[in-house]
Amino acid sequence: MTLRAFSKNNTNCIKCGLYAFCDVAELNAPLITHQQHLKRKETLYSCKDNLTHIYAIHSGAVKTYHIDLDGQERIVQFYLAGELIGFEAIHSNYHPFSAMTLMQTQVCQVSFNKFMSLIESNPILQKALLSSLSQRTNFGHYVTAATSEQRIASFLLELAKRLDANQPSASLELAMSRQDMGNYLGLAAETISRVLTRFQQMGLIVCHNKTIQLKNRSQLQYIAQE
Amino acid sequence: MTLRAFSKNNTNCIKCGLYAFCDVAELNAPLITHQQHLKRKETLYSCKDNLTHIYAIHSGAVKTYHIDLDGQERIVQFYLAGELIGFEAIHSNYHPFSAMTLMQTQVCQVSFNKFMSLIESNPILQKALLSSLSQRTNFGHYVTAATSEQRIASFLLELAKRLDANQPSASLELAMSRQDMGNYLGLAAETISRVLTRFQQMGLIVCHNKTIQLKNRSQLQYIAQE
DNA sequence: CGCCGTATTGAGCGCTCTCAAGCTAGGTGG
DNA sequence: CCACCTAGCTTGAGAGCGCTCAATACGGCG
Repeated sequence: MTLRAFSKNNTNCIKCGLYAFCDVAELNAPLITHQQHLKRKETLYSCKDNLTHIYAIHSGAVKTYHIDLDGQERIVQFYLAGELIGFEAIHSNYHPFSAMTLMQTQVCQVSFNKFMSLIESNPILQKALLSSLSQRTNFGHYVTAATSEQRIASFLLELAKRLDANQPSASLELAMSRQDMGNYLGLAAETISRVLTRFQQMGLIVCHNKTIQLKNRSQLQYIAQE
Repeated sequence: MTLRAFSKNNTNCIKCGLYAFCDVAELNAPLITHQQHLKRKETLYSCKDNLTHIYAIHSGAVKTYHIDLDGQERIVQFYLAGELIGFEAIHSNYHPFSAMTLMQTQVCQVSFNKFMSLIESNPILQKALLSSLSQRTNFGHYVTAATSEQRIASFLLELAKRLDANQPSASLELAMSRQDMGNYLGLAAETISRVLTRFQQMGLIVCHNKTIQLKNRSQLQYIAQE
């Protein structure tokens, strides 16, 4: 989301999945017409809404979810700063899930038609988009791992990658509650709590509320079994 | 995979994810240079192989999987007749998983570069590809459902959709073993067996080996909670 | 400072796993 | 054509991991 209106060297924009697109678009007209400042638990779009826009998370985080017949929420995916959201709707032309912010979030909004017409004639952007979509299909393939420890270790390592917190000393900010994390991983919130405590006792992480430092990645990797 | 070399009215080709592409390509040169006839348990590509081709399943079925540090297999996705496989590799340029046939399978093979150059100038194909990818991101979002019955009911209903077996009387052919199905759903093979037996006793399905008839979809839908 | 949503911790139960023993179906060879 | 063989499926019994329910602690925000 370069969006020169913000700043050419805005580091958040440079990391963004839309950066290349904004960069190109700028030559003609600004790609992004709207930037929304959303509070926690605000809705980006609802299940069955028509696909009109796609979004880039400038800062903050979003979850997509589905409410089942019993009224229970089922989280489908998390979207973090720099990631694009909305493409799940291309097949059916409407959003199959609802999207809600997990925290205060800045979102860049792009008309889907405008986005597609920008892509049409630009193979580099086509490749960038496919790359982004193909990466996403590989997220979360660990949610059916046998044990809660495997799932949670894998989840933390994936988050670190996506948040670009790969330096040994880096710490991650969990955007989601224990409840949401458990929902995504098919575990109870209490189980998340217990496993994080155990990981801390084992010296693998230091965990303070939503801030987590990975202290022993190779051991986490081993637990994750990947 | 039209591939006129086969038959313009080949029904399998018409249902194929590549049909539109073959249709266009025919104007210049054949898109598909190779059609492989694979036996059961043959490898299409291996984890870390470079991305050189994408494939369309003409008939049969394929699983993608990953071998963990313990040597345990983890199934990531199933690909059925008419579906395209290989795009998971675009992001990293190599295949993040291995792909193996589940039964005798005919596969059409397309050079990735050729495929991309065909798409570059054709917005309709771009949209078709995005649609196909976006659909796939919505598969399997039920694998973390609370109970084994929910997961299995959802799986059967999804399969019916993908196999185009939506007529009330239609029966599906499961391509995969109970073991593979359990692996994908995060359940033991024995659990799959037990739940299918239970569904049959409840009159929801008739199950004979790998042939399953859905007798009461609305009740299955209710169990699936979707 | 007090409130409320969220996180932690504990106790007991139940679903699904594991292990083990038959069973079935399909393929092979005499 | 039938007997055998083997991989995959079914069924049973017992154990364990993670769930539920409940009480307590924490932390952010007014």
